[in-house]
Amino acid sequence: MARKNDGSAKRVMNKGAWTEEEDRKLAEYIEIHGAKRWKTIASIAGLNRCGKSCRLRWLNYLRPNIKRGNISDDEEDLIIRLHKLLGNRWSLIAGRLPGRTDNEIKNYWNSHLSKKMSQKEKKPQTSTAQDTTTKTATATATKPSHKASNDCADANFDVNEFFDFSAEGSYGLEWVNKFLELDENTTGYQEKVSSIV
DNA sequence: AACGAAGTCAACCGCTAATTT
DNA sequence: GAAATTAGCGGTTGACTTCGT
Repeated sequence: MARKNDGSAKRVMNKGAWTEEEDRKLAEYIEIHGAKRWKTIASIAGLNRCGKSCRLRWLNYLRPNIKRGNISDDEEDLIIRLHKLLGNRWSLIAGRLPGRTDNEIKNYWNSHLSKKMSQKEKKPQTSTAQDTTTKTATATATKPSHKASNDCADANFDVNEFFDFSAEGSYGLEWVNKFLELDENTTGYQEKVSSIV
């Protein structure tokens, strides 16, 4: 589409929806060379896109084992609980849902779950503790992402330390189960931590 | 059938963190 | 150690679809 290529003018990148042709080029290139150096990928693969755009497209659609749509009740429940704990840290939440992307979860939350949650809140609640944690997470979520990363919730609680997210492949879900069990009688992060550690 | 409102979701933007030179 | 580059994140936007009147 919009393209300037006279060498002197600033190159105008494609924007908007990806075409099948672009998808194919990107997928082929990554299959051969791997998914790194996105800027290089964009130019060598003959894509008039910025590196960021290529990365996003790959991560959200072209990557193998991507699940799209049909979020199950179990997944939904997990998202709600994780959000309660982590706030808007979509990539962390997505990391615990195989085949799901942060973008998909973020969209799903914003379009479905946030409404659901606010409706729930309007209803009289028996558990006040649950309310408290929800509000705390939401409040944290409004902060800039990276700054929030180490001060989730108002308690002195480091989520990264707690879960050790660096241990990839740890999708054994034992920790999830632990958390979910604890969540049944939520009384605060500190207690969760002390009871697990 | 036509139209506007509301909902959904793919993609972009701006920023920070991490890595490389 | 500093500067430049790259990767990654969450927030936001805008095009498209669905729904209600």
